[in-house]
Amino acid sequence: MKLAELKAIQLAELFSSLSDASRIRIIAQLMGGEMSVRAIADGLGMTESAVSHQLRGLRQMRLVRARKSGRQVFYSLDDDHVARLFALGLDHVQHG
Amino acid sequence: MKLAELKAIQLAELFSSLSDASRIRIIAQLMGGEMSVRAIADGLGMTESAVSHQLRGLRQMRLVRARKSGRQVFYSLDDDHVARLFALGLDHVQHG
DNA sequence: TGAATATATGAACAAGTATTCATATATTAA
DNA sequence: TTAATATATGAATACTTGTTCATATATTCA
Repeated sequence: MKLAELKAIQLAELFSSLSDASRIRIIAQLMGGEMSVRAIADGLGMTESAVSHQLRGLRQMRLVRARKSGRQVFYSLDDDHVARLFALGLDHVQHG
Repeated sequence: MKLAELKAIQLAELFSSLSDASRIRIIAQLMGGEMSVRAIADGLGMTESAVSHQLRGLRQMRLVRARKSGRQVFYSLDDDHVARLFALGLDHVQHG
């Protein structure tokens, strides 16, 4: 298969978004529905700042979506590609 | 979803294997069937050394498989998880 | 055996990245 | 307006990573 360099870079960036354990855990949490930044941070024992920085990257790659309500921002998975990538990846690591 | 830290790390490592444009291009080439290290390197304009280093990581994550024949080593995708992850990722970047 | 070829690997350097800390913005309540 | 709360962001630092270069291992051929 011949792959345009641009596509290769975009794909790499997408997978790069999933290449960190903190982000994976954030995504795993969001599988259960939307959560505020603080709730995510509390659930994972991370600072809000660290979570916010990570969410920014996930947002830019359209893996999560933000919904503002009052002074809170609720994050959720953007579409089912994310959950499917996650499930497929889990499948791969479970049984080699 | 609650995810064991070990699984999170394993998942992150898996996606990390796919988080580089060179590795993505290597995998894209292997979609067409097995290839020697030199053939991959020539096809991508990379040095054999760089390709070999990358293949090592892909091998460790069981994304590619090596078959030795004479003094050449032919690489191929390890199982269809790889192609499916690839296709799903491509799908995501194509139409947001 | 020795020369040539194919791949692998260790070390080193450059470039990228995750976290922390301090600060900024935005919203609500008093 | 002021204080408090929720999130975002810039800078700095520590850590990781991809490539190159030199060298090593393995295989074939003469």
